Amino acid sequence: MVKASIGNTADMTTTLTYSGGGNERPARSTMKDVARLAGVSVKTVSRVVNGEPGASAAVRERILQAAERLDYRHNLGASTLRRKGARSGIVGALLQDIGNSFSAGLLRALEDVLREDGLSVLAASLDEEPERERGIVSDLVARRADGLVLMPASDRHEYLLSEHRAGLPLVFVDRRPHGLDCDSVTVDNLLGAKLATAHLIAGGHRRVAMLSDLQQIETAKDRIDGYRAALVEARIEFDPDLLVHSVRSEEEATRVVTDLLSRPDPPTAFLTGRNIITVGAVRALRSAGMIGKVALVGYDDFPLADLVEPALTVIRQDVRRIGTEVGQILLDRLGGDSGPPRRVVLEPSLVIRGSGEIPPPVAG
Amino acid sequence: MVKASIGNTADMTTTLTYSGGGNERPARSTMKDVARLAGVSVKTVSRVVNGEPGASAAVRERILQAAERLDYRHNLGASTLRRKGARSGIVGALLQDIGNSFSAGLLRALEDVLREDGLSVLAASLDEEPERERGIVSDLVARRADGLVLMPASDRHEYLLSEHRAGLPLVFVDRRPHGLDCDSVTVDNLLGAKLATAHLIAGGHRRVAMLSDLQQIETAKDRIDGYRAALVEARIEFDPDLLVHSVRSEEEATRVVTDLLSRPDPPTAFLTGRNIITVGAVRALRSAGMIGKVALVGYDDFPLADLVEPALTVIRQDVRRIGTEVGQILLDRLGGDSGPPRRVVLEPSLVIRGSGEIPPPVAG
DNA sequence: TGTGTTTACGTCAACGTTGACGTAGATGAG
DNA sequence: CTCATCTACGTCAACGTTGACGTAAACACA
Repeated sequence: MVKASIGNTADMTTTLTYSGGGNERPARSTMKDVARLAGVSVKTVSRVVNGEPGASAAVRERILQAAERLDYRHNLGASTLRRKGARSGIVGALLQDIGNSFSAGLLRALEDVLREDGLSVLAASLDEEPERERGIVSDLVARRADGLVLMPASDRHEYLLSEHRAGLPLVFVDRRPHGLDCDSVTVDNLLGAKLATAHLIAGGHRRVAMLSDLQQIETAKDRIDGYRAALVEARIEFDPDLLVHSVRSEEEATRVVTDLLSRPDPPTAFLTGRNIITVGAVRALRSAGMIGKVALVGYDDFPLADLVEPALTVIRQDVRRIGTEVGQILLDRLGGDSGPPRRVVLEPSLVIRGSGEIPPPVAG
Repeated sequence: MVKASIGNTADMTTTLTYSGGGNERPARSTMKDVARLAGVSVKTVSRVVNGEPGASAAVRERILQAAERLDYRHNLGASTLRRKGARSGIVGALLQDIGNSFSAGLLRALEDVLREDGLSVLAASLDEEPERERGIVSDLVARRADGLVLMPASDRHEYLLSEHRAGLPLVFVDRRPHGLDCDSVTVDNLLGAKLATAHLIAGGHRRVAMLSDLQQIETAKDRIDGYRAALVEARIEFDPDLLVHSVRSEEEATRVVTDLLSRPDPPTAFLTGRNIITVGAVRALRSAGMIGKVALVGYDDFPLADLVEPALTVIRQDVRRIGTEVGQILLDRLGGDSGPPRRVVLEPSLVIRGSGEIPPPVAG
């Protein structure tokens, strides 16, 4: 493989297509144009546009009118380039999938905090693809983003060391950084899964199955650890058949649950490691006619979990809180806080709604 | 009120806070630094960084090493400024609320289409606040965004005329532009609501209530029109008591439904004009013990609507499709398409799941 | 009235990059 | 060997804006 160039690679076809396409975007007028029309110097226009003092009311008015006539718009790029320590005003948010409620909720909370400081969010979905992560990070660095929020798809993060050293505020969310010491806001996934499993065991269950996502995903791994820790504490022997990982879709979850239920010694309770797995599991219980007969705790909460039949007992992560926390750290860093990395770990909670309190069948 | 300045207003406090804060972000190294270290001119560095020809292998290697040593990163801002018709690579997406499944799903689909062309999405929630819309649009214009996707909070859009004339690709989503002739992708809300209402009427209902959002929101208005059109077609007299608008929250929806059900001549079916209203309504039916006794059609579909008890009959809008369509138009425009505005209107569909097929009680 | 200060401008250079163009040396054709 | 051509660079200016600094006129004050 050829060593990649650092910036954007020259692309000949673009030029061709563009000139072929026809309507180039007409050039925006600049301060120079406004200055000419108003009969003043560019610098004076700059002053008026920026609301700085040093312009008489008359000149000010002339300039504003000229600007309006010419549809003048301030060019933030040029301004940022010229100004000393100017910020770009952009924060990158690289999340798992902007379309799912967890990422979307987080993004929303983050946006609210950052808006206070006039920062905009450039959002991207990584879909667990490490290469996309690298590409987008590189783009954001080239854009001189003021900060980065990362729910990493990659598992090693040394490549960010130089950016972090260069002073780029970097906050990991939901997953911890590896090979890099920076701020992070995570949820104690081990604790959550342990809570859930212990709750089921306390309800009398001995055969609790767990369905989980790709093991390479840190949160998935932590949840599995929590599940196993609860079994150990309850002195229940771990049955490898009851732990299914790499469940990636709703359909797969349905199949797995259906399969498990048809085994000779089926589980009497399920812990589902992710929303789409929970949904797939509920579907399986429905079609197997096992609603109300098999217990289920989902990880994590979602909008209508209380309206589903049965109402779902879940482990809840406070998305809003996570996003707010991330935003706050970012603002602090931008404000000059150069203290040691903060590692915020939030505790998830168990929300009891019914599905997790179904008792095991009377022993046979 | 003082006439606002055009660009960013000078903010003295920022400067103070910043210098007080301590660690200014250390300056990134530039091509000049790399050039010095490699013993070549800046222009040659530029060539190598951009993968252009005109540099010997030896020089190329020296430059790349120097760049690495100095943690050099291409400055896209400066590059864009200098290049001729260069694009900023940013598209603004101003949606209602990035946290809700409709906006989030749309954003996700849009992102996928735009990524193909190397465009990034700057996302923002408007929360039905026209002023915020203006502010963010102005910011994006100053950033020289390559395009704008707008689910407007404002009801007049003349203020965008100049930007549109200046060649800024502009696509309205979900709501039509007013006072501006530009591309849009909307859903036929009137048709959707009519379908829903007609479906309930066909099931034997004569007293169908509708709960709707703020009347100033276009989609809400259209849905009300659809509801009324269906009544007219069925020759059912419109009862103003059965139409409640400006229902803004889940709790409010619950209260309204509860209240309607306690009236002397209660509705036997409900059409809920928005997701949170649907959820609130289901809650009301639950606590009133009317599940399975009162019919309900929701507008629109959401992730778990089929798992709720009763499974919800809904009007579905294909979010993914909407987002893709918007993205495609944007790409076409960026590719030079200067044809007349496109007005894509998608048809929603009725998804039958049970709640909408509950018959009215036998007449008393 | 003279002198210092303020106000309202203007000039110039620089931010980091790249297009246009120049040039010295290498290469090739005849 | 000559002259045209090509290659690998370099120089310069410009993109749109703003900081630093200059200056002429107005103003303040003793």
